[in-house]
Amino acid sequence: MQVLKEELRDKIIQKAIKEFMEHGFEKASLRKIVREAGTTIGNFYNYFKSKEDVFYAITTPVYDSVIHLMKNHSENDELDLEAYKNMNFKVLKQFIVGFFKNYIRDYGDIFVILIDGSKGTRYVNMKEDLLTLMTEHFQEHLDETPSWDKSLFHKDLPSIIAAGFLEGILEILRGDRSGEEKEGLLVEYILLYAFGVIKMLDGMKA
Amino acid sequence: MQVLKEELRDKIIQKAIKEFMEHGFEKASLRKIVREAGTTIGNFYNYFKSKEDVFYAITTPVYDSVIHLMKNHSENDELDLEAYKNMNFKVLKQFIVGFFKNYIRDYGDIFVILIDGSKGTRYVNMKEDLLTLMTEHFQEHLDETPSWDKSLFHKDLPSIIAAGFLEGILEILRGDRSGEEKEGLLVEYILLYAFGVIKMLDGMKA
Amino acid sequence: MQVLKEELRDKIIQKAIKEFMEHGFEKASLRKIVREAGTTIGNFYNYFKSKEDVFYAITTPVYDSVIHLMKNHSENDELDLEAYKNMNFKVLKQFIVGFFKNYIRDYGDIFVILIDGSKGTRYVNMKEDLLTLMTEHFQEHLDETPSWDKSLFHKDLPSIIAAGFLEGILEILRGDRSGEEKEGLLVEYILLYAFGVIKMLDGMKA
Amino acid sequence: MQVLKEELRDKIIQKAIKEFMEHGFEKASLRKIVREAGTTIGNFYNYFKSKEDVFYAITTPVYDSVIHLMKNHSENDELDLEAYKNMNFKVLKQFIVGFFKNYIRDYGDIFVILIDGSKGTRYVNMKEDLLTLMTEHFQEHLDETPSWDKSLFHKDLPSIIAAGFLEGILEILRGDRSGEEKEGLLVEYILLYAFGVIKMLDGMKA
DNA sequence: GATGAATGAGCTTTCATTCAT
DNA sequence: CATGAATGAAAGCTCATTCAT
Repeated sequence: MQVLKEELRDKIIQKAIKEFMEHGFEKASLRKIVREAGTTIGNFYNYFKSKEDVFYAITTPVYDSVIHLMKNHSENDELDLEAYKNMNFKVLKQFIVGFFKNYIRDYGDIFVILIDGSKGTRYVNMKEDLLTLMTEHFQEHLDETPSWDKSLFHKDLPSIIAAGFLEGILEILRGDRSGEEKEGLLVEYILLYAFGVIKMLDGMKA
Repeated sequence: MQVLKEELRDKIIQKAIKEFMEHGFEKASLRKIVREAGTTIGNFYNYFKSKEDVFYAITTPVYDSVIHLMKNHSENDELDLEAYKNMNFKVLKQFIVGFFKNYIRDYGDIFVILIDGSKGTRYVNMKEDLLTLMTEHFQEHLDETPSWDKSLFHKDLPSIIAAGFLEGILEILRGDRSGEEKEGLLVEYILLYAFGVIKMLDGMKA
Repeated sequence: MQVLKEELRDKIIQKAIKEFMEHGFEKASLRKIVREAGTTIGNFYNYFKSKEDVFYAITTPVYDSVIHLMKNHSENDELDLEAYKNMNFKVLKQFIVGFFKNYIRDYGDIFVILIDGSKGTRYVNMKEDLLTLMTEHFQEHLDETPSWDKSLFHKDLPSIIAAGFLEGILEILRGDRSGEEKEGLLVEYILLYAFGVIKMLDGMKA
Repeated sequence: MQVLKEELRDKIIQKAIKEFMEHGFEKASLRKIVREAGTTIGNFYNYFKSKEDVFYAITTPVYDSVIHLMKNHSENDELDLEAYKNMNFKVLKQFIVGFFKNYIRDYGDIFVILIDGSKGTRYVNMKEDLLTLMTEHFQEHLDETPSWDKSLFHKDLPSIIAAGFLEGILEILRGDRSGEEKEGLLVEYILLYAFGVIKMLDGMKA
């Protein structure tokens, strides 16, 4: 007995995360995962029931957490409304940083897997669902914005913007920067969008 | 019952485009393509030399076209500079519409394949290359913008924004709207970004 | 109608001979044959019923001829017996040359196909049969030779020598020399063996 | 029912040797090999990486051994020179027997595969290389023989004889005799050639 | 006569999964 | 706990042959 049970389980999970990030669930090779984890195919099945099983062991906590976050978003939202309206850059930054604290460095990779590589699993629709929610939320903000003139734009434009916005976030998460750097970038990126939308609309009125 | 050569060839190509869009080059199943096209594996090889061969038959014209577009971009760029500076929405819109005319309805799907599903082919790097160019180009615009203060942002932020921007475009192209609708959306989306960046920066100065 | 019927038939046969020589019947590619003959798969089947059919069209005349030669060999054999016994090099050479006249340049390639590449056809056993005959014939000569002491050698040695002898002939036929050169080489080679065997046995008596 | 690893691996190798001997590398059917070995295609790949892999597993040791033998041939050659000159049949026989001891029964089949069936592998040229060496070596012996008159014969005759000689060896190896019998035959065959050449030349002087 | 589209069986290889040891 | 042998389905591809045009 060379490696303790939990140790090996963790190692498999780590290598699985790496493989899922690189190739997504479907193209991920179990053989490669176990080889990198220093064990065998057979033994893998002592720890997990299937390829799907590792996938869910890895992703479900993050999935649930994201779902929970999204559901309770409106409440959290109130908090920063004032700062947002006044465009208080500093306050918002601090708020967002606090919000993401430790979240990204723990869950960032797995979030990417969920969005990018969940084809073939029960989480396939996550990106779509997330985008729907983001679009709704974004829409609400727009509706409260006086400068926003619905009739000028295609009704799907908000969902397109949401998709672009989300991709930026993923791009940050996918990069091999440190957790800290990722957080910094993320905040800047989010603020850019937040202010950008408002100002943009002002600009296009004419 | 025999089908005319060109008819079947086109059908194979159509089904291949569909399959490549859904699964990318590597995971695309030839058997599925031919089944949907109503023929057999063996017959497929009367029309194309290999899986790669169909892929390139489909993508190369679009690839070349995009490359050509990117190389000659700077020249085209000059044209709209005036309108852009003055934020003349109408003029710009017309210009962009003219630019994309017929382009999207013909090449949109294939462009998506090139960006999303070219792993395993010689076009793998297309997304990366395109993003590099977009980032450079975007950077240039920023450097000419007085309100842009480099020191305030992470050096990679522009490339993140470019990635988000590109994803929005892909999202439009991926949707099952009519070609006309896609063009409309695309123009709105591009303008939104164009003006957004300027205004956004103004907003963040404070 | 570009090519006359017989002309194309001949061309197919020529290219088939080339392909059969290079790869044997089984590995020979019909597609390559027709491509090189400047026609199509479909048209091939207007001239021949199958891959086997061309093979037999090419080989059967030679096969029959060789069989006939072998059956009537004993008669021909008498002719040179005197010269052989007296080791009259010149006379034998002329005799052999006369015997092979035009035979090699017409049938050499096809003979090689029959021996080397007939696997998968009804002529598979030709090499074996030929070797059996050659061995028998060779055995007869030996039995008439006083210096030959059966008990000294393995009973299969003659058949082995026959196999080696035949291979030399094939090697000559396979080379890309002119027909004339091949004939010359062949005669030298045959004489070498004829005299060699006699002298060899004398030498090994001790 | 499971079979021990080594047992099956050996069985696969044995059946592969059989298949390679019968059809050569290219036409050998993996399906047939595994069927005869009593396993499945899938399982084959637990033992070997590819069809090439089994081929090299089988042939490389023999290939290396033959190469080594050929390189060191000149040294070994000296030993028997005296006996050869004096045509001492007994001594030579013993020498050759010692030289091949155990070699043939272990490697004979595989040697045949290397010479006859290596098309499509990195050992394709082995027959050619071997013949070149044999011809060179044979040529040297001839040049030392006073009765040999170059001008009388075609320059390629030695290489033809070498080819015939090699084929005899292969014919012995291909037969389904016992290892011991093969060795005996081989020795007789080699000596026959050794003495034959000398005597033959003497005979043809006239 | 000529074309090449169509077929189906064969090929080697990869894979996730099961299970005897 | 661990091993890796075994399985079977699917992958991309080649081939000789048939047949509608």
